[in-house]
Amino acid sequence: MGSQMIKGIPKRKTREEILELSAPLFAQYGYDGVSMRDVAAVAGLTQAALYYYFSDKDQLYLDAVGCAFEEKMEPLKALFDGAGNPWDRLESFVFQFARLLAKEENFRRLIQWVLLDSDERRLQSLADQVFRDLFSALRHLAVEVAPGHDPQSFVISLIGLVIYPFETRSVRRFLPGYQRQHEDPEAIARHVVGLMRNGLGTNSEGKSQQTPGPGQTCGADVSAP
Amino acid sequence: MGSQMIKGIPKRKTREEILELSAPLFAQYGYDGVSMRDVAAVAGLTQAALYYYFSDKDQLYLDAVGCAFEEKMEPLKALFDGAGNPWDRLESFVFQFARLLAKEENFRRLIQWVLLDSDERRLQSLADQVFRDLFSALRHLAVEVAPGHDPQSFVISLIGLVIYPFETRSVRRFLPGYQRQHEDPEAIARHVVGLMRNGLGTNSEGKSQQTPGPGQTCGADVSAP
DNA sequence: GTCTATACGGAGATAGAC
DNA sequence: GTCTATCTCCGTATAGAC
Repeated sequence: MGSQMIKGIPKRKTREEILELSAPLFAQYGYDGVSMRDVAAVAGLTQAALYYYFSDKDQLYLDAVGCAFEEKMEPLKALFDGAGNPWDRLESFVFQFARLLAKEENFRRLIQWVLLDSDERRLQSLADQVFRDLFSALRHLAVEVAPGHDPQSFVISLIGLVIYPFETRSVRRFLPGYQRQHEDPEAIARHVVGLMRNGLGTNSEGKSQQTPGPGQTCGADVSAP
Repeated sequence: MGSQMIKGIPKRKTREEILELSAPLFAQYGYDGVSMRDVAAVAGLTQAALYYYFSDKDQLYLDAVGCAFEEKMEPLKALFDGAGNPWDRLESFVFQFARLLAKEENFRRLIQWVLLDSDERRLQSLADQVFRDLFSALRHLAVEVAPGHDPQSFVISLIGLVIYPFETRSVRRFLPGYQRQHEDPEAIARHVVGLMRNGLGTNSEGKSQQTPGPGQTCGADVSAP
């Protein structure tokens, strides 16, 4: 932080600030959907000025995503340090993660965009900078929690269960039976934890094959056809 | 099919054909990543000719996605007609769906793109044409299989569990512990069905809170740090 | 550091010949 | 039906003044 600002001018429209302002844009519209002019507009400077801080659009995007991820995932990392009951730590992670996804929709969308990226270099770069640590930590936790299961499948299932309700929100809004409650992070987390522990059979009546019978097939809250 | 082709010229580069050829493009690169010129190139005609069949790019995209969805989901719909054991039907769906996703990567990516679309009109249109039927059918099946549970959460979890291994494949390739086996639709389907039935406790030892102890925390196949 | 100006290609869409 | 040609606007990126 030596040669960054020459005079004492208070407007320090620094690199970091541009990243934080552009992240929501990329989250909403994706890499192709955001132009350098768009970024410049929200950052409050002209498009040409961006090239003072970033060599090209790719660099800006990569840094914005990496920065957002680091910032949002920071608090979650503490969960993996502490020892203690693995199940409890897993449960904490699920709840914290669900709350994070509910609160930071932009962050969640950024992940979605990354998963769809078809640029190999960007993908590799983001995998290294952004996903590797979290994924490894979760895998280790998985080994503790469920020693008999494949940790990879465990982790994918866990994350998928938490994320998917949010990922599908955009389209479920237009589908029958939509309720606000299905976006509640606490409810989602409880549901996921319950599913991971016991599956659908709430009380160990697993692998029963009998059908409930046609008389009670519509007992639950089916609010639309 | 009356006034479509005037002469007996065999080259019937009809509307449908353009849709089928453009779908893979949209699947790979998304709406913004595909130009009318790109579509024209794979369809074997010039960009201007596309406007004979489609009023604009939006229409082309919408029809391509709808068409692809109808085509790929057709075989799955039969599963919901037949009566019989709901669990068996659910299991069949999971296996068929997993096989479909494994075989038709383009189709899977199209779904992902739709979920990220930020155009309200497109979203609404696709929800109506594309997702509504399948979603309703699954919800009815959910009510039969697990009368005590919320069908909406049930369905989201089920689909998420099946789809997420495929959605994350692009980035998991670069992560430690990646194995081909994790993309096998049969393995994924078995895993999902098992999870839905019993959770992680394979034999009804649910909600046990004891830790496995530090001695065996690394017993599984951790192939990388 | 940030600006204005501009280069240059590619985007969607249309006009009109054949 | 499909073409060529073209319009207009927007994309990334650079040059050079201040």
